[in-house]
Amino acid sequence: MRRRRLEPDARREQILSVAIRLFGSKPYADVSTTDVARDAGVARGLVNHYFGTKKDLYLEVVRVMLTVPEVALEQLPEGELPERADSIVSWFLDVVSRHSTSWLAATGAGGMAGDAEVNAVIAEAVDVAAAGVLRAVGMGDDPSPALRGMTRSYVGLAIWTAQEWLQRGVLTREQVHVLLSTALVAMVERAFPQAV
Amino acid sequence: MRRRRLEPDARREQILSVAIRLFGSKPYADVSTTDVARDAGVARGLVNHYFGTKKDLYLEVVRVMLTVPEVALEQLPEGELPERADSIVSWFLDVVSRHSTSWLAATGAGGMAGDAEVNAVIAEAVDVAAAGVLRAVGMGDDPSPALRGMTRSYVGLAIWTAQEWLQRGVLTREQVHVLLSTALVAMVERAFPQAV
DNA sequence: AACACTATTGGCGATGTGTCAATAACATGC
DNA sequence: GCATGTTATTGACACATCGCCAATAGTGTT
Repeated sequence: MRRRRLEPDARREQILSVAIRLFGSKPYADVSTTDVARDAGVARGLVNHYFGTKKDLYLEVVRVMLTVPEVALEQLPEGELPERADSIVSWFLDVVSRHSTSWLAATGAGGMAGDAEVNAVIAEAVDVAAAGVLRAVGMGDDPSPALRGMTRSYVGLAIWTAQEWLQRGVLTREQVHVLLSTALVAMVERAFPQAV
Repeated sequence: MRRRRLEPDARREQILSVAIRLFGSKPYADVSTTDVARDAGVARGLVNHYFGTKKDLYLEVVRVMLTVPEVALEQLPEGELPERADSIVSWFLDVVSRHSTSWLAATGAGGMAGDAEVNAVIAEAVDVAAAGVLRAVGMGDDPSPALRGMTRSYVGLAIWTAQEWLQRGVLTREQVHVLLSTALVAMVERAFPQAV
């Protein structure tokens, strides 16, 4: 029995990448720590040693999956509201289509929604996205809880629409773009003022 | 050891009601078949005998939770689009607030989304709701797949917004109503025409 | 080459699940 | 009331998965 010894960081990274692949392709319950260990060529105990419990490992996976390159969000869109809406929607669609499988797997709660900690991680990512949307439409300064809630709702719409596009395949990117930008403009003009 | 013998229908119903209560208050993984059996005053094997596997039981629970009284959907809203939107939104908010705990638990906050069969059950319920929305806005006759997809997205928005309202408590019913009806009007006028 | 450090292993105990033959309620007939 | 058949119900067995930890063995150092 030939074992190989790695630096903790390297081993941890390797196991994590295997876990990301598995949790991204199968729901939570269908992935056993034994599967992760076998695919990583490692004893099962080592998975627990590095990540604690199975749910802890899954939380790490979801965190990575939802970590989005915040690039290009720096350059705030210019112009009137419709142009800004177009920009932020394009950015969102680019990001979500590039990381489609993992990102949708995570937001769809790839296996265990309802768990408090998992929900918290997802909610955090949604909150970040919502903050980006708010900044893009020029309402990012000290938003009220209600306004943030409305924006989270819009992010929910975006997620669902992306699923109809990328997973069900019943919508084209063009249709998705029109839907999301018109909805955003309407919500900003009519609903958001109720929450300031 | 005194056992009591019930008619299969009655016993099944009793176990199911216990399961609904438990799955409605705790996530899937935190409810064991032992819990269900104990609360029902029954041997664990009997749960499997009536419902098969644990996931089968959960599917039954979700089905019941998502079964919504289709009442008052018969009386299609009259008037122009804004009035119709107001009506359908009011109806939706009434239903969802009346069955808030169980309904929100099922739609994604409380169960095990990600599993194929569970997703299918939820998708079916969303599809029914989407069909109702389409009829309410007068586009219910033979809708295209794209149009149905867009409407499912809108239902997703409604679900997320209801969560912000009922679970997070950051929105008032009035705010939710305005948000959902303006979004619906905008989508029907601008996005839906792209899908006919 | 001997040593120390620690990454890594393998097995133990606990928990949860599905299955199935054995059991005992309850209804029916005498 | 008593025997009998039907079947709802039980209890236990086999199996899988998980968390934990003492024992083991790579790997760099002296």
